[in-house]
Amino acid sequence: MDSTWVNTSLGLNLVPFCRANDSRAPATMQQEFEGGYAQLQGNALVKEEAASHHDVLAEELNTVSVENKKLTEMLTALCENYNTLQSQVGELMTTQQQQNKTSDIYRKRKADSEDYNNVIGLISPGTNTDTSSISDDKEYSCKRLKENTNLKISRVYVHTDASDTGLIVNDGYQWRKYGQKVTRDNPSPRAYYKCSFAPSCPVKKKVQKSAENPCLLVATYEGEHNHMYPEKRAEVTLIAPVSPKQNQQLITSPISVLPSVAKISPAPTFLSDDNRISPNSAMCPPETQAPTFQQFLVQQMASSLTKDPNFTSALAAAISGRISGHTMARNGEK
DNA sequence: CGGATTTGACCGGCGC
DNA sequence: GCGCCGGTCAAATCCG
Repeated sequence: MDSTWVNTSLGLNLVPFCRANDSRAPATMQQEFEGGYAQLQGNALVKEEAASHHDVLAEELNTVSVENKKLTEMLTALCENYNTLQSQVGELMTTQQQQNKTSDIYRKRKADSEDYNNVIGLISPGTNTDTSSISDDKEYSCKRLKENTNLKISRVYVHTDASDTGLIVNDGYQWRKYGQKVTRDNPSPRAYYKCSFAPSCPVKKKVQKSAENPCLLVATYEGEHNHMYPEKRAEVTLIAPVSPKQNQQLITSPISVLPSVAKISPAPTFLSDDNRISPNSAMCPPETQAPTFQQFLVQQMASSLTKDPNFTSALAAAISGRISGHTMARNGEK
């Protein structure tokens, strides 16, 4: 999305009785309407009321115009933020590809071959996001994946407390832990989870602390959920520390894992292959990334809404209706 | 008491 | 063929 082609204007039809393709000035049209109205009634009292209505309408139109302008500015700023994030993602992806070509010896083994798919960003179960799917990754060498090219593997990095021994990643789904192992190249144990929301859901998840950075949890997801996203959702807490005994049934959810939300590539926690926090992430302390993510989501919603002609027309109609209703109410008071 | 978690045993793939 | 290692199973345990 580019702010240069996204029309952030709400396009409100702020002038009642004025057709969109009418080139006449709104003031002129209002005068015409006012004059005709007065002529129709043919008395001075009505003229006075019309002038009063004109003042009220003009005042409210000014207010709405100011609000419209503010919204436009906010949307423009949000689009600029998005573009910045998008460029950073692109740089990270390029870096990832270069680093994958110079993989170390650990990647010779089958399990470590997953590192070829060292995906940056958020998990996107059920979606074919460019950053989380390995279906088209030609370098991927895992035999099991060759047998099942539909198996999607995603990886997400989550900030956690270094002293926190809990291997829990809140992603909104319900998981049942079925195993834990200590792997060779990492002193921290690896936890194995299966999706327990639906009995037939094949999705599995592995959670392990990063060997280089104990403050990071690495969650690897395999497969696609064959069910809807659990409705019980909480606030965005992707980077929030989680206590070990926290009940996994009450997992909070980054909205990005919603199956219905596709193509959300910028994530609050971007990491490079060596688990160093990206410049974007490093500049933002963990506690400030959640609001950033929320801001991003607001932008997504605002963008989609403003591009929807039905929404803008409905909004314009609602505002016009409110103004006219307000005017009628004032008339009723008199 | 039922569901979730823990943890040791087991299985299969891979490298030597 | 053997050993290493990651992944899974299932009985035991925990917990609300």
